[in-house]
Amino acid sequence: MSTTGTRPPHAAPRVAVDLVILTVRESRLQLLLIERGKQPYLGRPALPGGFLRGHEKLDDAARRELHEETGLNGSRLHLEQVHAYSRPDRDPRGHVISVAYLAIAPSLSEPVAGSDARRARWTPLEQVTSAPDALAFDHAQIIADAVERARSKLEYTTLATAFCADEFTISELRQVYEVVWGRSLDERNFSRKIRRTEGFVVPTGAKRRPETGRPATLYRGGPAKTLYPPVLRAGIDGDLR
Amino acid sequence: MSTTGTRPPHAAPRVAVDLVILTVRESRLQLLLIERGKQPYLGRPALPGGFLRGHEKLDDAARRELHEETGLNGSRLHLEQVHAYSRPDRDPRGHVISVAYLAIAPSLSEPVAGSDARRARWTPLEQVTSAPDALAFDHAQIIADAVERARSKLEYTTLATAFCADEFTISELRQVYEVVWGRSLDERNFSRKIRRTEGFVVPTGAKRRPETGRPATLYRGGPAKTLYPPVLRAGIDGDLR
DNA sequence: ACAAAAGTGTTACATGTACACCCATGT
DNA sequence: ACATGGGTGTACATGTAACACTTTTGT
Repeated sequence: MSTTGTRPPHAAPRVAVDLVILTVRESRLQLLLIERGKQPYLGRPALPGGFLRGHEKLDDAARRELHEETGLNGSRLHLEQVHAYSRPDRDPRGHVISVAYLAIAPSLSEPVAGSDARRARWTPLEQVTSAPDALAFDHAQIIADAVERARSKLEYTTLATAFCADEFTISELRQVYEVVWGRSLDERNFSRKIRRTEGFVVPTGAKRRPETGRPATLYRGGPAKTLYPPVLRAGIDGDLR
Repeated sequence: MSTTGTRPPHAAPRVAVDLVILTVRESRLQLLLIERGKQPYLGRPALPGGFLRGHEKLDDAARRELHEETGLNGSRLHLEQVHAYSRPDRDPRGHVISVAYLAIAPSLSEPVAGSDARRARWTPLEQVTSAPDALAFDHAQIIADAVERARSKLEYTTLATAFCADEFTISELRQVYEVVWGRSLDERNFSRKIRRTEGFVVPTGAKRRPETGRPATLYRGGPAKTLYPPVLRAGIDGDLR
């Protein structure tokens, strides 16, 4: 294969988007990886993504790739731009600038279906951090940056509700924080704090009955987008676990 | 002029960088604007910036444009990527994706000199917010996003020291917060808080004598990059002023 | 002595942390 | 009655807000 080094030295860069799609499954933070079906990095795990088409906006390209490569419906998921990566040697085919997006999927999202999605699968984040060199391109770095963005936004925004189904309990919301941050939180203080933060969650009136124990109030995400006071992860509350 | 609409519909987008260079001058938050020397938007105020060259990294292009268009030495300024703008109609010449950078210059920075910089001048932010349509392209939006990034980062990072000269007093640092946030802070509480946050500032041992009054201890920026606890702007302390 | 700016002490209040205890349900 | 998970009360530590007061300088 001689696809490298054949472009003129000052060719205009091509522009792509890559997606870091996070969810909480089986009490672990997981992300959607595909197996590359062509060179370079054939067969290696990589982020879903692709080149910008025509006069498309980056946001539109991200939603299109989300649907094409994973079968997930982008219009219902949280999706935000994170960073543009531009090292000239990051893609052996030539200069490719990749704009990374962070997407958050609720836990119930199915393992994925869709046209180009046969090779897509949920992967625990830990697997990526313990063997970052297994990934194609600079995708390990992109993942690290996007995950840090998500961790940070849990502090001062209502992003955590995007990890939950339409209706959820405070306990489920707390588990999102615990899994994303990798530390335990006191359920009782957490519960009070969330419910006292105006607009974070609104009760639906219904209850969910656990297998055993008192039924929990069900909530939906409220109108608030930012949190004051923030939920800070730097506290001394729970231990790492 | 018929520079618009002449490109084939699916031409690859071009990539540019734009710079939002902030400083505190005359007790106001100001940014560096240039006057456009060619179409489109000839003669209109705009952000310094330009197209990516060859196999250049975005960060390198931002530093290069910073120097070429403003004469400022990019290697000594805080410079960070903020967001990529990609609306296909944002530039009448065709599809141009612009990656915005936020730069912070210390107050002492001279009005600017340099090759291509004759038209560059410091402009109070207020002038932009009160007449956003005067600016070329979507630059008013880019400025709004970058300024919000700066305001937000003062809360939980040590970015404020980037607005100060090498040595500064706590009062000068407080004025940075006040000017950027547009609200007053209690000097006495602020001073204690800054000095108690380990690594934010370190005393140089020298003092600065004001025209009248007690000399102030001089500090340099310390090793810390993030602040815990943060300096939150949402408090009820000072009034707007 | 006085003005001006830097810096300390003190008090009231808000929020965070830890944990004992009570509530609602299934078995 | 008991186990299990949801939820409340409360004491203490930490941080914020407001402001009286002291310190150090120049005139």
